[in-house]
Amino acid sequence: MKPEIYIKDLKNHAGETVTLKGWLYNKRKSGKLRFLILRDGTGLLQCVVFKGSVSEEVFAKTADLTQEASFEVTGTIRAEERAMGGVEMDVTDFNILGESVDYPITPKEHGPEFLMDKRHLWLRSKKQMAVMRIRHRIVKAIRDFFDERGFTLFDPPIITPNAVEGTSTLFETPYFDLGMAYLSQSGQLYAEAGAMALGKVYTFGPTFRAEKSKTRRHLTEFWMVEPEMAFFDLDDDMDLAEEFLEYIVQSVLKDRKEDLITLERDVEKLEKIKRPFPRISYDEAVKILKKKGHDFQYGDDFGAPDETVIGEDYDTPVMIHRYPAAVKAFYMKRDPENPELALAVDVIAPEGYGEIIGGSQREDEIELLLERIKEHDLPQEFFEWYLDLRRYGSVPHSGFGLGLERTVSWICGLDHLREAIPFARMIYRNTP
RNA sequence: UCCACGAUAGCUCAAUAGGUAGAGCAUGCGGCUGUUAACCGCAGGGUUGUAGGUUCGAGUCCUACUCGUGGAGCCA
Repeated sequence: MKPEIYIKDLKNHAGETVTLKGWLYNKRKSGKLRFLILRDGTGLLQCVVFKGSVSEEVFAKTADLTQEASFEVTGTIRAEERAMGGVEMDVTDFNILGESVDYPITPKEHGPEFLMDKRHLWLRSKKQMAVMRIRHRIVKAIRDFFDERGFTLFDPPIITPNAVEGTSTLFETPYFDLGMAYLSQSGQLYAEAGAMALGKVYTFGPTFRAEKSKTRRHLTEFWMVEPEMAFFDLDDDMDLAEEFLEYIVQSVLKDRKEDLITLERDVEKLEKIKRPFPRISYDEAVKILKKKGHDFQYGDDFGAPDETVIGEDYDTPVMIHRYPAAVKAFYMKRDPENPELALAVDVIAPEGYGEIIGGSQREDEIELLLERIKEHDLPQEFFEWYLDLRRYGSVPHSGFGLGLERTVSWICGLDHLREAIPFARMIYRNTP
């Protein structure tokens, strides 16, 4: 039977007698007085058990209640300054539903390996619940943003016959009589087909990278949202990315501030995420690095430490555009003013969180695209369908990809991507 | 793949110069009518990651391996 009421809704129910269901977050006792902290997924509530006001039997049962045991509890809700959340319950009745013997996560410090081994239980703790609620709010903001602007959700395949970008390593799997298939590392090429059909589309789903990356910024399975728009040039693309990030951050601030505070996030820093964001060219970014005395070779891509240095002078994300074409993907359009440069943009999050968006205007001329495919040594036969998009009514178009976990990590102020997703998949971990 | 660091009680850590492995939390028992990671008392709990070596003696020094951590590269 479902609960009649949840903790988050109790504030306006002072004086009422209610029955709640949930799990024991923690307890404290003091002789004939016991404090049970109930967790029901919406909040925490202190339930007070006086020996004098419950039966001998009920009082005895509360002694057996252990951390994370499930129980139902009946009592009167009362405003109480001393309790967290401003209300507490005077218990009159109580039943244990499911025992919990030797719960491994104690209200004390634990190391990351231990907590990741117990991830399925770690998710029950206050901060992890806050992260999951913020992740959910971000996902909703992403969907709302595109839905409100005439985009159509367009789901690309996850099983694909070849590399989209040719660079990263892919997870492979045998596929019946067709040889090896690969898990998608990006839905972008398919999104381009969608944009030619529907004008403005976005993909949103998991992607897979078999790179042997071992850093706090990498997962092998992560979620990415990729809008793709017909007739958008690079400037239009950057306008959209900027508005998009502002929308996401402000939505979280509006609805999930409580969770940000639980995470001890510096909310003021997020409040500064307002348009316009600085837009600097690759050339200007290199000058900034050199001016700050960093050893950097013109023509290289920026590494994580370079990104941090470029971003550190700004309160907002920074957009870096027009990269050397040699370090970027084959499908990016060249800058008509300098064919050595690609019409690409990376958006660097503040506070050292690094690249959260990568985008570009796409090459729309078939001859140039054919050249690029040859230069990158890609098998043309796999790209025939993609080339058709240029053969039949090609138009300028652009798009970008936003890494969901990196965005969650930045907004929550996490120090590792593994906490930004319920069950992280990393090079040395695929459990639980 | 490379670099750096780490592995001691269920968990987080300590152990001075190589000399009998300790504490807090958790667990069990007892006490307490306002606790906020409650507190107080008592108790149980260890093949110091694995294998080998040096030494009268190794948690500590040496070698190899395993596992982990985060950084480079790569990327979102």
